[in-house]
Amino acid sequence: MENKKYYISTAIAYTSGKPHIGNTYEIVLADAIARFKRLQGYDVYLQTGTDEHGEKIELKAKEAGITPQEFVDNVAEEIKNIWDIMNTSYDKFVRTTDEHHEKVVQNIFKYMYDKGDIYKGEYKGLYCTPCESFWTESQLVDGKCPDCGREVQEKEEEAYFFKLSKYQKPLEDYIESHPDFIQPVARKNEMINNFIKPGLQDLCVSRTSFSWGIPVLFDPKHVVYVWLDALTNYITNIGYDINNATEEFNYKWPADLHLIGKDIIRFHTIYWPCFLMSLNLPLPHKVFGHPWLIMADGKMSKSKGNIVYADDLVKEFGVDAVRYYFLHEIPFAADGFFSRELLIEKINSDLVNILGNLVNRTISMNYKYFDGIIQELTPYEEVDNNLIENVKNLFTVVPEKMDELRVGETIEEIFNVLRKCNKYIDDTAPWILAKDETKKARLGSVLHILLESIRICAVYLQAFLPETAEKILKQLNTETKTMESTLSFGEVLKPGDKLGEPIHLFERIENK
RNA sequence: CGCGGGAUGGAGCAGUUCGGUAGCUCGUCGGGCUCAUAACCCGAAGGUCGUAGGUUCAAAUCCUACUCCCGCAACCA
Repeated sequence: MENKKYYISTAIAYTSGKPHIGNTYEIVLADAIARFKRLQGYDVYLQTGTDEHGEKIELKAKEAGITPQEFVDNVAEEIKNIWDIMNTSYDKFVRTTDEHHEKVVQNIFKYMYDKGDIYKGEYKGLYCTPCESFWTESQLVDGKCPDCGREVQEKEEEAYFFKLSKYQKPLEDYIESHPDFIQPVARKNEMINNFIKPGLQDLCVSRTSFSWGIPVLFDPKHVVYVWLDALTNYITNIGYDINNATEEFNYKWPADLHLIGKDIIRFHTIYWPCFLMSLNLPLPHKVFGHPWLIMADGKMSKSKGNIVYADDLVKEFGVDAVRYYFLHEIPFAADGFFSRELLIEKINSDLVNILGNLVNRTISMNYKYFDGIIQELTPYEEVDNNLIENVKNLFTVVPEKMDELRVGETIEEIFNVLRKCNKYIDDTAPWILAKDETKKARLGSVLHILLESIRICAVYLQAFLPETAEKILKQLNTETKTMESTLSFGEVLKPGDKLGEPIHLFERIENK
Protein backbone atom coordinates (compact mmCIF):
# COMPACT_ATOMS: atom_id res chain seq x y z
CA MET A 1 0.00 0.00 0.00
CA GLU A 2 1.26 3.42 -0.95
CA ASN A 3 1.89 5.71 1.96
CA LYS A 4 0.25 9.08 1.80
CA LYS A 5 2.65 11.92 1.03
CA TYR A 6 3.15 14.87 3.31
CA TYR A 7 5.00 17.90 1.99
CA ILE A 8 6.06 20.34 4.68
CA SER A 9 8.27 23.36 4.17
CA THR A 10 9.86 25.98 6.32
CA ALA A 11 10.30 29.49 5.06
CA ILE A 12 13.71 29.80 3.49
CA ALA A 13 16.03 31.70 5.80
CA TYR A 14 17.25 35.07 4.64
CA THR A 15 21.03 34.97 4.32
CA SER A 16 21.76 38.37 5.76
CA GLY A 17 23.55 36.87 8.75
CA LYS A 18 23.80 34.01 11.19
CA PRO A 19 20.35 32.97 12.44
CA HIS A 20 19.70 33.39 16.17
CA ILE A 21 17.55 31.05 18.26
CA GLY A 22 14.35 32.73 17.13
CA ASN A 23 15.12 31.92 13.50
CA THR A 24 16.27 28.44 14.41
CA TYR A 25 13.04 27.58 16.19
CA GLU A 26 11.18 27.15 12.93
CA ILE A 27 13.29 24.34 11.50
CA VAL A 28 13.11 22.47 14.80
CA LEU A 29 9.34 22.80 14.86
CA ALA A 30 9.13 21.65 11.25
CA ASP A 31 11.42 18.75 12.02
CA ALA A 32 9.27 17.61 14.93
CA ILE A 33 6.17 17.67 12.77
CA ALA A 34 7.97 15.87 9.96
CA ARG A 35 9.35 13.19 12.25
CA PHE A 36 5.94 12.63 13.76
CA LYS A 37 4.31 12.31 10.36
CA ARG A 38 6.94 9.76 9.39
CA LEU A 39 6.18 7.89 12.58
CA GLN A 40 2.57 7.82 11.47
CA GLY A 41 3.63 6.29 8.20
CA TYR A 42 3.45 9.27 5.88
CA ASP A 43 5.87 9.65 3.02
CA VAL A 44 7.25 12.94 4.32
CA TYR A 45 9.17 15.50 2.34
CA LEU A 46 10.62 18.34 4.43
CA GLN A 47 12.12 21.18 2.48
CA THR A 48 14.09 24.08 3.90
CA GLY A 49 16.84 26.34 2.64
CA THR A 50 17.95 29.89 2.11
CA ASP A 51 16.67 33.04 0.44
CA GLU A 52 19.74 34.73 -0.95
CA HIS A 53 18.84 37.72 -3.10
CA GLY A 54 17.97 41.30 -2.34
CA GLU A 55 19.35 44.71 -1.66
CA LYS A 56 20.22 44.04 1.96
CA ILE A 57 22.51 41.20 1.01
CA GLU A 58 24.12 43.24 -1.72
CA LEU A 59 24.91 45.88 0.90
CA LYS A 60 26.16 43.42 3.48
CA ALA A 61 28.50 41.85 0.96
CA LYS A 62 29.83 45.26 0.00
CA GLU A 63 30.50 46.05 3.65
CA ALA A 64 32.33 42.76 4.01
CA GLY A 65 34.33 43.46 0.87
CA ILE A 66 33.28 40.28 -0.89
CA THR A 67 30.92 39.43 -3.72
CA PRO A 68 27.28 38.76 -2.91
CA GLN A 69 27.72 35.19 -4.04
CA GLU A 70 30.65 34.65 -1.67
CA PHE A 71 28.66 36.28 1.08
CA VAL A 72 25.62 34.05 0.67
CA ASP A 73 27.77 30.96 0.21
CA ASN A 74 29.25 31.59 3.63
CA VAL A 75 25.97 32.31 5.35
CA ALA A 76 24.11 29.46 3.69
CA GLU A 77 26.83 27.11 4.90
CA GLU A 78 26.51 28.50 8.40
CA ILE A 79 22.74 28.08 8.37
CA LYS A 80 22.89 24.54 7.05
CA ASN A 81 25.41 23.77 9.73
CA ILE A 82 23.09 25.01 12.47
CA TRP A 83 20.18 23.05 11.02
CA ASP A 84 22.40 19.97 11.24
CA ILE A 85 23.49 20.75 14.76
CA MET A 86 19.80 20.88 15.69
CA ASN A 87 19.50 17.35 14.32
CA THR A 88 16.81 18.31 11.84
CA SER A 89 15.78 15.76 9.26
CA TYR A 90 15.17 17.94 6.21
CA ASP A 91 15.07 16.09 2.92
CA LYS A 92 16.30 18.97 0.82
CA PHE A 93 18.14 22.19 1.54
CA VAL A 94 17.44 24.63 -1.26
CA ARG A 95 19.05 27.92 -2.26
CA THR A 96 17.59 30.65 -4.41
CA THR A 97 20.93 31.15 -6.14
CA ASP A 98 20.63 27.63 -7.51
CA GLU A 99 20.81 27.72 -11.29
CA HIS A 100 17.69 25.66 -11.88
CA HIS A 101 15.69 27.80 -9.50
CA GLU A 102 16.82 31.01 -11.18
CA LYS A 103 15.96 29.68 -14.60
CA VAL A 104 12.47 28.63 -13.56
CA VAL A 105 11.82 31.94 -11.84
CA GLN A 106 12.70 33.70 -15.08
CA ASN A 107 10.35 31.43 -16.97
CA ILE A 108 7.60 32.05 -14.47
CA PHE A 109 8.05 35.79 -14.74
CA LYS A 110 7.92 35.61 -18.51
CA TYR A 111 4.90 33.33 -18.44
CA MET A 112 3.02 35.74 -16.22
CA TYR A 113 4.03 38.63 -18.45
CA ASP A 114 2.92 36.88 -21.62
CA LYS A 115 -0.30 35.98 -19.94
CA GLY A 116 -0.88 39.60 -18.99
CA ASP A 117 -0.72 39.04 -15.25
CA ILE A 118 2.47 41.05 -15.13
CA TYR A 119 2.53 44.40 -16.89
CA LYS A 120 4.94 47.28 -17.15
CA GLY A 121 4.00 50.41 -15.26
CA GLU A 122 5.25 53.19 -13.09
CA TYR A 123 5.96 52.74 -9.43
CA LYS A 124 4.91 55.89 -7.60
CA GLY A 125 6.20 56.36 -4.14
CA LEU A 126 7.71 58.68 -1.62
CA TYR A 127 11.39 58.78 -2.30
CA CYS A 128 14.31 59.98 -0.21
CA THR A 129 17.02 60.92 -2.68
CA PRO A 130 20.03 60.80 -0.32
CA CYS A 131 19.00 57.38 1.00
CA GLU A 132 17.90 56.14 -2.45
CA SER A 133 14.88 54.56 -0.82
CA PHE A 134 11.18 54.47 -1.31
CA TRP A 135 9.01 54.68 1.80
CA THR A 136 5.36 54.14 2.46
CA GLU A 137 3.16 56.65 4.19
CA SER A 138 3.10 54.55 7.34
CA GLN A 139 6.85 54.16 7.46
CA LEU A 140 7.50 57.89 7.56
CA VAL A 141 8.39 59.55 10.83
CA ASP A 142 6.70 62.94 11.08
CA GLY A 143 6.24 62.80 7.34
CA LYS A 144 9.98 62.51 6.81
CA CYS A 145 12.48 59.83 5.90
CA PRO A 146 12.77 57.44 8.85
CA ASP A 147 16.48 56.95 8.13
CA CYS A 148 17.82 60.45 7.72
CA GLY A 149 14.91 62.65 8.70
CA ARG A 150 14.93 64.60 5.46
CA GLU A 151 11.98 65.49 3.25
CA VAL A 152 10.73 62.87 0.82
CA GLN A 153 9.39 63.52 -2.67
CA GLU A 154 6.93 61.78 -4.92
CA LYS A 155 8.88 59.86 -7.48
CA GLU A 156 8.03 57.55 -10.33
CA GLU A 157 10.07 54.67 -11.57
CA GLU A 158 9.58 52.14 -14.31
CA ALA A 159 8.60 48.79 -12.85
CA TYR A 160 6.70 45.60 -13.52
CA PHE A 161 3.51 44.90 -11.63
CA PHE A 162 1.64 41.74 -10.85
CA LYS A 163 -2.15 41.94 -11.11
CA LEU A 164 -3.08 40.96 -7.59
CA SER A 165 -6.40 42.67 -8.13
CA LYS A 166 -7.34 40.07 -10.72
CA TYR A 167 -7.14 37.32 -8.10
CA GLN A 168 -8.76 39.11 -5.23
CA LYS A 169 -12.10 37.39 -5.58
CA PRO A 170 -10.79 33.84 -6.07
CA LEU A 171 -8.42 34.33 -3.14
CA GLU A 172 -11.19 35.57 -0.92
CA ASP A 173 -13.36 32.63 -1.93
CA TYR A 174 -10.56 30.19 -1.25
CA ILE A 175 -9.89 31.56 2.21
CA GLU A 176 -13.58 31.56 3.05
CA SER A 177 -14.12 28.02 1.85
CA HIS A 178 -10.97 26.64 3.50
CA PRO A 179 -11.19 27.73 7.13
CA ASP A 180 -7.99 25.84 7.99
CA PHE A 181 -5.92 27.45 5.29
CA ILE A 182 -4.53 30.19 7.53
CA GLN A 183 -3.56 29.23 11.07
CA PRO A 184 -3.97 30.48 13.72
CA VAL A 185 -7.29 32.08 12.82
CA ALA A 186 -6.39 35.44 14.33
CA ARG A 187 -3.93 35.81 11.47
CA LYS A 188 -6.63 35.10 8.96
CA ASN A 189 -8.67 38.01 10.23
CA GLU A 190 -5.68 40.29 9.96
CA MET A 191 -5.20 39.41 6.33
CA ILE A 192 -8.84 39.73 5.42
CA ASN A 193 -9.40 43.00 7.21
CA ASN A 194 -6.14 44.71 6.38
CA PHE A 195 -5.57 43.61 2.83
CA ILE A 196 -8.30 41.75 1.12
CA LYS A 197 -11.32 43.75 2.19
CA PRO A 198 -9.82 47.15 1.38
CA GLY A 199 -8.93 45.75 -2.03
CA LEU A 200 -5.68 44.29 -3.22
CA GLN A 201 -3.34 46.67 -4.98
CA ASP A 202 -1.18 45.38 -7.75
CA LEU A 203 2.21 44.35 -6.53
CA CYS A 204 5.46 45.78 -7.82
CA VAL A 205 7.49 42.69 -8.72
CA SER A 206 10.69 44.12 -10.15
CA ARG A 207 13.46 46.37 -8.93
CA THR A 208 16.02 48.48 -10.69
CA SER A 209 17.69 50.09 -7.68
CA PHE A 210 20.04 47.16 -7.10
CA SER A 211 21.26 44.24 -9.13
CA TRP A 212 21.64 41.26 -6.73
CA GLY A 213 18.69 39.28 -7.92
CA ILE A 214 17.38 37.25 -10.81
CA PRO A 215 17.35 39.38 -13.97
CA VAL A 216 14.08 39.63 -15.84
CA LEU A 217 14.62 37.52 -18.95
CA PHE A 218 13.41 40.04 -21.46
CA ASP A 219 14.40 43.24 -19.63
CA PRO A 220 17.59 42.53 -17.68
CA LYS A 221 18.01 45.91 -16.04
CA HIS A 222 15.17 44.76 -13.79
CA VAL A 223 15.65 42.04 -11.20
CA VAL A 224 12.77 39.94 -9.95
CA TYR A 225 11.26 41.06 -6.66
CA VAL A 226 12.71 38.85 -3.94
CA TRP A 227 9.40 37.50 -2.76
CA LEU A 228 8.37 36.31 -6.19
CA ASP A 229 11.81 34.72 -6.31
CA ALA A 230 11.71 33.27 -2.79
CA LEU A 231 8.16 31.95 -2.66
CA THR A 232 8.53 29.94 -5.82
CA ASN A 233 11.22 27.87 -4.11
CA TYR A 234 8.39 25.67 -2.91
CA ILE A 235 7.73 24.50 -6.46
CA THR A 236 10.97 25.03 -8.36
CA ASN A 237 12.77 22.58 -6.12
CA ILE A 238 10.33 19.74 -6.53
CA GLY A 239 10.58 19.64 -10.26
CA TYR A 240 8.31 22.40 -11.50
CA ASP A 241 8.84 24.35 -14.67
CA ILE A 242 6.48 26.17 -16.95
CA ASN A 243 4.69 23.69 -19.19
CA ASN A 244 6.89 20.93 -17.84
CA ALA A 245 5.79 19.67 -14.47
CA THR A 246 7.56 16.48 -13.52
CA GLU A 247 6.10 13.39 -11.94
CA GLU A 248 7.78 14.38 -8.70
CA PHE A 249 6.01 17.71 -8.81
CA ASN A 250 2.64 16.20 -9.51
CA TYR A 251 3.11 13.85 -6.59
CA LYS A 252 4.29 16.38 -4.04
CA TRP A 253 2.33 19.49 -4.91
CA PRO A 254 0.32 21.02 -3.34
CA ALA A 255 2.25 21.36 -0.12
CA ASP A 256 0.45 20.10 2.95
CA LEU A 257 1.94 22.68 5.25
CA HIS A 258 3.96 25.84 4.84
CA LEU A 259 5.42 26.52 8.24
CA ILE A 260 6.41 30.16 8.53
CA GLY A 261 6.90 32.92 11.07
CA LYS A 262 3.90 35.08 11.83
CA ASP A 263 5.72 38.06 10.34
CA ILE A 264 5.51 36.74 6.80
CA ILE A 265 1.92 35.55 6.74
CA ARG A 266 1.00 38.18 4.22
CA PHE A 267 3.43 36.92 1.64
CA HIS A 268 2.28 33.36 2.06
CA THR A 269 -1.46 33.86 2.22
CA ILE A 270 -1.92 36.66 -0.28
CA TYR A 271 0.93 36.96 -2.75
CA TRP A 272 1.80 33.29 -2.94
CA PRO A 273 -1.72 32.00 -3.58
CA CYS A 274 -2.21 34.66 -6.26
CA PHE A 275 1.04 33.67 -7.97
CA LEU A 276 -0.06 30.06 -7.90
CA MET A 277 -3.43 30.89 -9.36
CA SER A 278 -1.69 32.74 -12.13
CA LEU A 279 0.26 29.57 -12.83
CA ASN A 280 -2.96 27.53 -12.68
CA LEU A 281 -1.61 25.51 -9.79
CA PRO A 282 -3.51 24.32 -6.72
CA LEU A 283 -2.94 26.17 -3.46
CA PRO A 284 -1.20 24.71 -0.39
CA HIS A 285 -3.43 23.06 2.18
CA LYS A 286 -2.29 25.00 5.17
CA VAL A 287 -0.12 27.93 6.14
CA PHE A 288 0.77 28.13 9.81
CA GLY A 289 2.27 31.36 11.11
CA HIS A 290 4.01 30.26 14.25
CA PRO A 291 4.72 32.62 17.14
CA TRP A 292 8.19 33.69 18.14
CA LEU A 293 10.70 32.80 20.73
CA ILE A 294 11.55 36.05 22.40
CA MET A 295 14.03 36.94 25.10
CA ALA A 296 12.68 37.20 28.61
CA ASP A 297 14.86 40.26 29.18
CA GLY A 298 13.81 42.24 26.14
CA LYS A 299 14.40 42.09 22.44
CA MET A 300 17.59 40.55 21.17
CA SER A 301 19.88 43.13 19.69
CA LYS A 302 23.51 43.51 18.84
CA SER A 303 23.77 46.68 20.91
CA LYS A 304 22.40 44.92 23.98
CA GLY A 305 24.75 42.04 23.36
CA ASN A 306 22.05 39.52 24.23
CA ILE A 307 21.87 37.62 20.98
CA VAL A 308 21.67 33.90 21.60
CA TYR A 309 22.59 31.32 19.01
CA ALA A 310 21.24 27.81 19.02
CA ASP A 311 24.58 26.16 18.31
CA ASP A 312 26.13 27.78 21.40
CA LEU A 313 23.27 26.45 23.52
CA VAL A 314 23.66 22.99 22.04
CA LYS A 315 27.35 22.98 22.90
CA GLU A 316 26.52 23.81 26.47
CA PHE A 317 23.32 21.86 27.09
CA GLY A 318 23.00 19.28 24.34
CA VAL A 319 20.76 19.21 21.32
CA ASP A 320 17.73 17.55 22.87
CA ALA A 321 17.65 19.96 25.79
CA VAL A 322 17.46 22.87 23.37
CA ARG A 323 14.94 21.10 21.16
CA TYR A 324 12.84 20.34 24.23
CA TYR A 325 12.80 23.97 25.23
CA PHE A 326 11.86 25.19 21.76
CA LEU A 327 9.14 22.64 21.28
CA HIS A 328 7.64 22.57 24.74
CA GLU A 329 7.85 26.17 25.89
CA ILE A 330 6.42 28.02 22.95
CA PRO A 331 2.62 28.16 23.05
CA PHE A 332 0.51 27.49 19.99
CA ALA A 333 -0.35 31.07 19.23
CA ALA A 334 1.45 33.34 21.67
CA ASP A 335 5.14 34.14 21.83
CA GLY A 336 7.31 32.11 24.18
CA PHE A 337 10.01 33.50 26.41
CA PHE A 338 13.57 32.39 26.55
CA SER A 339 16.26 32.86 29.13
CA ARG A 340 19.13 30.73 30.36
CA GLU A 341 17.46 30.45 33.75
CA LEU A 342 14.23 29.15 32.24
CA LEU A 343 16.13 26.72 30.05
CA ILE A 344 18.05 25.33 33.00
CA GLU A 345 14.88 25.10 35.04
CA LYS A 346 13.15 23.04 32.37
CA ILE A 347 16.16 20.80 31.85
CA ASN A 348 16.32 20.01 35.54
CA SER A 349 12.64 19.67 36.29
CA ASP A 350 11.50 17.85 33.17
CA LEU A 351 14.40 16.18 31.45
CA VAL A 352 16.47 15.24 34.49
CA ASN A 353 13.87 14.77 37.22
CA ILE A 354 10.92 13.36 35.37
CA LEU A 355 12.31 11.61 32.30
CA GLY A 356 15.96 10.89 33.06
CA ASN A 357 15.43 9.85 36.61
CA LEU A 358 12.48 7.64 35.74
CA VAL A 359 14.42 5.73 33.14
CA ASN A 360 17.45 5.46 35.36
CA ARG A 361 15.63 4.27 38.47
CA THR A 362 13.64 1.73 36.49
CA ILE A 363 16.61 0.21 34.71
CA SER A 364 18.65 0.32 37.90
CA MET A 365 16.02 -1.63 39.80
CA ASN A 366 15.87 -4.17 37.05
CA TYR A 367 19.60 -4.63 37.46
CA LYS A 368 19.51 -4.64 41.19
CA TYR A 369 16.74 -7.22 41.49
CA PHE A 370 17.05 -9.20 38.26
CA ASP A 371 20.52 -8.60 36.97
CA GLY A 372 19.08 -6.56 34.10
CA ILE A 373 16.95 -9.41 32.77
CA ILE A 374 13.43 -8.51 31.63
CA GLN A 375 10.83 -10.53 33.59
CA GLU A 376 7.49 -12.09 32.64
CA LEU A 377 4.26 -10.18 32.96
CA THR A 378 1.81 -11.64 35.45
CA PRO A 379 -1.91 -10.80 35.40
CA TYR A 380 -2.54 -7.11 35.82
CA GLU A 381 -3.75 -5.58 39.04
CA GLU A 382 -5.94 -2.52 39.37
CA VAL A 383 -3.02 -0.13 39.79
CA ASP A 384 -1.45 -1.55 36.63
CA ASN A 385 -4.53 -1.04 34.51
CA ASN A 386 -4.73 2.56 35.50
CA LEU A 387 -1.21 3.25 34.29
CA ILE A 388 -1.62 1.17 31.15
CA GLU A 389 -4.78 3.04 30.22
CA ASN A 390 -2.90 6.30 30.44
CA VAL A 391 -0.06 4.98 28.35
CA LYS A 392 -2.29 3.53 25.65
CA ASN A 393 -4.32 6.69 25.51
CA LEU A 394 -1.35 8.48 23.97
CA PHE A 395 -2.14 6.67 20.75
CA THR A 396 -5.29 8.75 20.48
CA VAL A 397 -4.35 11.99 22.10
CA VAL A 398 -0.91 12.54 20.55
CA PRO A 399 -2.07 12.47 16.91
CA GLU A 400 -5.02 14.69 17.82
CA LYS A 401 -2.78 17.36 19.27
CA MET A 402 -0.24 17.05 16.50
CA ASP A 403 -2.87 17.45 13.82
CA GLU A 404 -3.60 20.82 15.32
CA LEU A 405 0.15 21.51 15.40
CA ARG A 406 -0.02 21.86 19.18
CA VAL A 407 3.43 20.49 19.69
CA GLY A 408 4.01 21.84 23.18
CA GLU A 409 0.78 20.29 24.41
CA THR A 410 1.68 16.99 22.79
CA ILE A 411 4.92 16.87 24.72
CA GLU A 412 3.06 17.77 27.88
CA GLU A 413 0.76 14.78 27.37
CA ILE A 414 3.75 12.47 27.09
CA PHE A 415 5.36 13.93 30.19
CA ASN A 416 2.14 13.57 32.11
CA VAL A 417 2.35 9.86 31.44
CA LEU A 418 5.96 9.83 32.59
CA ARG A 419 4.79 11.51 35.78
CA LYS A 420 2.22 8.75 36.15
CA CYS A 421 5.03 6.24 35.86
CA ASN A 422 6.88 7.87 38.70
CA LYS A 423 3.74 7.73 40.77
CA TYR A 424 3.25 4.10 39.85
CA ILE A 425 6.65 3.31 41.31
CA ASP A 426 5.62 4.87 44.58
CA ASP A 427 2.30 3.08 44.56
CA THR A 428 3.80 -0.33 43.90
CA ALA A 429 6.97 0.21 45.97
CA PRO A 430 9.22 -2.34 44.26
CA TRP A 431 11.80 -2.11 47.06
CA ILE A 432 9.23 -3.54 49.43
CA LEU A 433 8.23 -6.30 47.01
CA ALA A 434 11.91 -7.15 46.75
CA LYS A 435 12.09 -7.98 50.41
CA ASP A 436 9.51 -10.72 50.05
CA GLU A 437 10.67 -13.76 48.09
CA THR A 438 7.06 -14.77 47.33
CA LYS A 439 6.49 -11.40 45.57
CA LYS A 440 9.32 -11.92 43.14
CA ALA A 441 7.04 -12.50 40.16
CA ARG A 442 4.98 -9.46 41.01
CA LEU A 443 8.13 -7.37 41.27
CA GLY A 444 9.28 -8.53 37.86
CA SER A 445 5.90 -7.76 36.38
CA VAL A 446 5.84 -4.26 37.87
CA LEU A 447 9.21 -3.53 36.38
CA HIS A 448 8.15 -4.93 33.01
CA ILE A 449 5.11 -2.67 33.00
CA LEU A 450 7.37 0.28 33.70
CA LEU A 451 9.83 -0.66 30.99
CA GLU A 452 7.03 -1.03 28.49
CA SER A 453 5.46 2.28 29.50
CA ILE A 454 8.82 3.95 29.06
CA ARG A 455 9.27 2.28 25.69
CA ILE A 456 5.96 3.60 24.45
CA CYS A 457 6.76 7.12 25.61
CA ALA A 458 10.12 6.84 23.89
CA VAL A 459 8.42 5.85 20.65
CA TYR A 460 6.56 9.16 20.66
CA LEU A 461 9.57 11.10 21.86
CA GLN A 462 11.40 10.10 18.69
CA ALA A 463 9.67 13.02 17.01
CA PHE A 464 10.85 15.57 19.52
CA LEU A 465 13.99 14.27 21.22
CA PRO A 466 15.37 11.84 18.65
CA GLU A 467 18.74 11.29 20.30
CA THR A 468 17.25 10.72 23.72
CA ALA A 469 14.56 8.40 22.42
CA GLU A 470 17.23 6.37 20.69
CA LYS A 471 19.22 6.12 23.92
CA ILE A 472 16.17 4.95 25.82
CA LEU A 473 15.22 2.34 23.26
CA LYS A 474 18.78 1.11 23.24
CA GLN A 475 18.76 0.74 27.02
CA LEU A 476 15.55 -1.21 26.67
CA ASN A 477 17.30 -3.39 24.13
CA THR A 478 14.47 -3.14 21.62
CA GLU A 479 14.18 -2.32 17.94
CA THR A 480 10.43 -1.98 18.09
CA LYS A 481 9.65 1.70 17.73
CA THR A 482 6.56 2.04 15.57
CA MET A 483 3.30 3.76 16.43
CA GLU A 484 1.38 0.50 16.08
CA SER A 485 3.62 -1.18 18.63
CA THR A 486 2.26 1.17 21.27
CA LEU A 487 -1.13 -0.50 21.08
CA SER A 488 -0.01 -4.00 21.99
CA PHE A 489 1.04 -3.24 25.51
CA GLY A 490 3.29 -5.88 27.03
CA GLU A 491 3.86 -7.88 23.87
CA VAL A 492 7.05 -6.23 22.77
CA LEU A 493 9.78 -6.62 25.36
CA LYS A 494 11.01 -10.18 25.56
CA PRO A 495 11.33 -11.77 28.97
CA GLY A 496 14.84 -13.15 29.28
CA ASP A 497 16.39 -10.32 27.25
CA LYS A 498 19.00 -8.25 29.01
CA LEU A 499 18.69 -4.47 29.32
CA GLY A 500 21.47 -2.03 28.53
CA GLU A 501 23.45 -0.45 31.35
CA PRO A 502 21.54 2.31 33.18
CA ILE A 503 22.88 5.71 32.15
CA HIS A 504 21.98 9.31 32.85
CA LEU A 505 20.09 10.71 29.88
CA PHE A 506 20.58 14.28 31.06
CA GLU A 507 22.90 15.72 33.66
CA ARG A 508 21.56 18.08 36.26
CA ILE A 509 22.67 21.67 35.72
CA GLU A 510 23.72 23.11 39.07
CA ASN A 511 22.60 26.75 39.42
CA LYS A 512 24.16 29.73 37.63
C1' C B 1 -13.61 56.14 16.29
C1' G B 2 -8.35 51.79 11.06
C1' C B 3 -8.49 46.02 12.01
C1' G B 4 -7.44 42.20 15.49
C1' G B 5 -5.49 39.61 19.94
C1' G B 6 -4.52 39.74 25.13
C1' A B 7 -4.67 41.13 30.82
C1' U B 8 -6.16 34.62 35.70
C1' G B 9 -2.05 33.10 42.96
C1' G B 10 5.81 34.64 42.83
C1' A B 11 6.80 32.85 37.16
C1' G B 12 4.63 30.60 32.65
C1' C B 13 -0.14 29.01 30.99
C1' A B 14 -5.47 26.39 30.64
C1' G B 15 -10.47 27.59 31.53
C1' U B 16 -14.34 32.27 28.38
C1' U B 17 -17.99 28.74 22.36
C1' C B 18 -23.28 26.65 25.55
C1' G B 19 -22.66 31.44 32.91
C1' G B 20 -23.06 27.23 38.32
C1' U B 21 -17.34 24.42 43.48
C1' A B 22 -10.81 28.70 39.74
C1' G B 23 -7.22 24.15 37.13
C1' C B 24 -2.02 22.73 35.31
C1' U B 25 3.48 23.09 35.31
C1' C B 26 7.49 25.50 37.88
C1' G B 27 8.84 27.88 42.49
C1' U B 28 7.97 28.13 48.16
C1' C B 29 6.73 25.50 52.85
C1' G B 30 5.55 20.79 55.57
C1' G B 31 5.43 15.43 55.46
C1' G B 32 6.55 10.46 53.33
C1' C B 33 9.84 7.11 50.82
C1' U B 34 14.81 5.32 49.75
C1' C B 35 14.90 2.13 43.65
C1' A B 36 16.93 6.82 41.57
C1' U B 37 20.71 12.37 39.16
C1' A B 38 19.10 15.91 47.24
C1' A B 39 15.75 12.81 42.32
C1' C B 40 10.33 10.48 43.35
C1' C B 41 5.32 10.53 46.02
C1' C B 42 1.66 13.10 49.29
C1' G B 43 -0.16 17.55 51.52
C1' A B 44 -0.33 23.00 52.42
C1' A B 45 0.04 28.20 51.78
C1' G B 46 -0.76 31.69 47.95
C1' G B 47 -5.69 34.45 43.25
C1' U B 48 -11.28 40.79 44.85
C1' C B 49 -9.66 36.09 37.37
C1' G B 50 -6.87 44.50 34.38
C1' U B 51 -10.53 48.75 36.37
C1' A B 52 -15.66 50.57 37.04
C1' G B 53 -20.61 49.64 36.28
C1' G B 54 -24.75 46.40 34.45
C1' U B 55 -27.77 41.66 33.50
C1' U B 56 -28.66 37.19 36.63
C1' C B 57 -30.58 33.16 42.04
C1' A B 58 -25.39 32.74 40.18
C1' A B 59 -20.21 36.11 36.05
C1' A B 60 -13.11 34.65 34.85
C1' U B 61 -17.20 33.40 31.42
C1' C B 62 -22.68 37.67 28.96
C1' C B 63 -23.38 43.45 28.21
C1' U B 64 -21.34 48.73 28.57
C1' A B 65 -17.36 52.11 29.42
C1' C B 66 -12.34 52.69 30.57
C1' U B 67 -6.81 51.49 31.44
C1' C B 68 -2.52 48.98 29.95
C1' C B 69 0.25 45.48 26.64
C1' C B 70 0.86 43.23 21.82
C1' G B 71 0.17 41.96 16.47
C1' C B 72 -1.25 43.84 11.56
C1' A B 73 -1.70 48.47 8.66
C1' A B 74 1.08 46.45 1.01
C1' C B 75 6.61 47.03 -2.30
C1' C B 76 13.11 45.49 4.01
C1' A B 77 12.79 40.46 4.34
